[in-house]
Amino acid sequence: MQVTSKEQGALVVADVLEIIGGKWRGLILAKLCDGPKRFNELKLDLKKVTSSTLTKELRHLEELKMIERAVIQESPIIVEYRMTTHGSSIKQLIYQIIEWGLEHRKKVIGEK
Amino acid sequence: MQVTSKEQGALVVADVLEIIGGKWRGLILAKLCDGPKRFNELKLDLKKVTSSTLTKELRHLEELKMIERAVIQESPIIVEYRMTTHGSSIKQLIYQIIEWGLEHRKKVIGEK
DNA sequence: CAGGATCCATATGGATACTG
DNA sequence: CAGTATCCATATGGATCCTG
Repeated sequence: MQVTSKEQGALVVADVLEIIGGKWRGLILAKLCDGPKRFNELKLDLKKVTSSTLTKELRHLEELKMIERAVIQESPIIVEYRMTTHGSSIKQLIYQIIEWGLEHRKKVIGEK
Repeated sequence: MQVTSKEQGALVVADVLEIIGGKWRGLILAKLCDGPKRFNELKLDLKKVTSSTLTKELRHLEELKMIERAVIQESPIIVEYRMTTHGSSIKQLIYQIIEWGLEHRKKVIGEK
């Protein structure tokens, strides 16, 4: 199997990196794989992210139709973020990433 | 399966993004999946990357033990970059990324 | 051919403070 | 609780020119 045979492979990779790349987007998706989360839950989980950054990243993922924002209750407002049906399809990919990452840790990072 | 159950999943995802993230690294790896490439081959394939940027990215991947640099001939020097044994293990992951990316294109990008 | 050197543009994310 | 607004730091990658 040739990855880039159609001269498209690399472009497709770039597409996907647009989604899971960056400092937080992949992490947010990983968290949401386990179920819906509220804004502040995410904020606590992703230690050290600021409100403004988190908001930006969530908006980005929304635009890509990966996640959706649902207002659960008003005043005090409660918002829940969850994967869209389409977004859920990335779960398997995230599992693969984690799996490979664990192997990589053993082989490379462990050697340091 | 809970992705982030051990509070490690997200961290692992971050590790992997360190490798395939960024504007070029994933693309370079994708190209090298198909076999060794010379510096200028990569430069031509990855249209619009400059020498200095390509060099930086290659060095980065070398440090991570994903690829290796081999001098094939001197004067005029010819250099070949190829996946290390360890680096090759990421091929499957790249296939997954491309596969998912193609689906994503159909569903989201196609709708634009 | 395969870079190194230098300087520079922009994108990304962060700090801090404030709000419905 | 879940943001917004404003301003700012840094990382990333790029332009251009040079070299063994």
